[in-house]
Amino acid sequence: MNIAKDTTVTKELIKSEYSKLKEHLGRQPSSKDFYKQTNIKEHHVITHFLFYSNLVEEMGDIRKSFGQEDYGDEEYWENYGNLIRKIRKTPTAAEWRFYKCKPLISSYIKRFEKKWSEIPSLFLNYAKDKPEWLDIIPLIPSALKENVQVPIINNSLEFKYSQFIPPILSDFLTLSTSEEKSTEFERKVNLIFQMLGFEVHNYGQGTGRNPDGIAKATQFGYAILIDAKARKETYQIGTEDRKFIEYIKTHINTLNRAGHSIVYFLIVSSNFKSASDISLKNILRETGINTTLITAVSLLKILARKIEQPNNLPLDRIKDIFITQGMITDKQIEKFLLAK
DNA sequence: TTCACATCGCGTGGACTGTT
DNA sequence: AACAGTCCACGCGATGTGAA
Repeated sequence: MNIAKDTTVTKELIKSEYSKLKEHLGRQPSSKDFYKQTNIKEHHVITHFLFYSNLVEEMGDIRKSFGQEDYGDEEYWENYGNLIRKIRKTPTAAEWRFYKCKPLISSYIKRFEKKWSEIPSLFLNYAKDKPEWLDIIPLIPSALKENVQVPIINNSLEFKYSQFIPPILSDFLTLSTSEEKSTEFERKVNLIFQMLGFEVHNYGQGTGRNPDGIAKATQFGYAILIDAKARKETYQIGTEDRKFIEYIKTHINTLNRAGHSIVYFLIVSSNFKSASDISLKNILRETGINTTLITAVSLLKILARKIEQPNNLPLDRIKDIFITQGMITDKQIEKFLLAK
């Protein structure tokens, strides 16, 4: 960008330069950043905004105060969580000092207006939906856990997987159990298949006889009809098999014609009631299609593995998962993922 | 004696002001 | 428009206090 001397520096120009720089830096620019990295001069800002802070506020950002670089809440919790991970327990005040952690305890107390002994539960509250912390949540005393209601299911995704899960899926397991937000759960299930490398077609709700999504692996000649079911407890197929049979019948011919000679039907939910094979047999008998049930946790594990070792999980290998009829246990998934 | 927590004086450095 | 100066919130870390 170049502002010639005769160009009028308008308010709008300043604002657009501000947002550009903010995007570039990935954070709110300080006045120093701003004057250094754009061609806007201080007096331009002053003529339009009086103070730099006024510009910052008008852009919806936080007015910076004096003094040292602020720690964000996130840094506070990140540092706190890191020490828990290191010493495998919530730190005492003495341990915090021993490991020379920052910010100081007094800063935690001041900032959150809580006692040091209350920080663990505050941290838990912050970390419970974030996959990067799932591995240390069990290290926080269980008495505290009850207050915050961590979904138990979250604990079952170990760090070795959770570290590879992208932030947008941080609430995935929670969504899998919240029936009110079923659409969001469906969307994210489709997103996972997209991340796995499938070409995904979203249907979502209110589109008639459609599953929630169709994942196509055209070059390997197969496709998966996906139905996502957010359930608080367990999911039972029950009488829904009629509906599923319709889904399949609606799509199978088109898919076959487009070169997807094999079609699978997959149901994703938080948990399944095991004994429901009558419905599955009905589906198989009427459509010739294999139905597979997979938990949200297992699905995340597959994704984590795919992100960690993309070459080890090409789409034709992923196909093997869906050969199983019925419920795939977590153990089977683990075994599958460890195999070369 | 140990631990949790509070208190206080200090240095820092960026927003803001005044001067040239 | 550039420079120099002021101001003060923030976090640091030493030290104090009181409970177990």
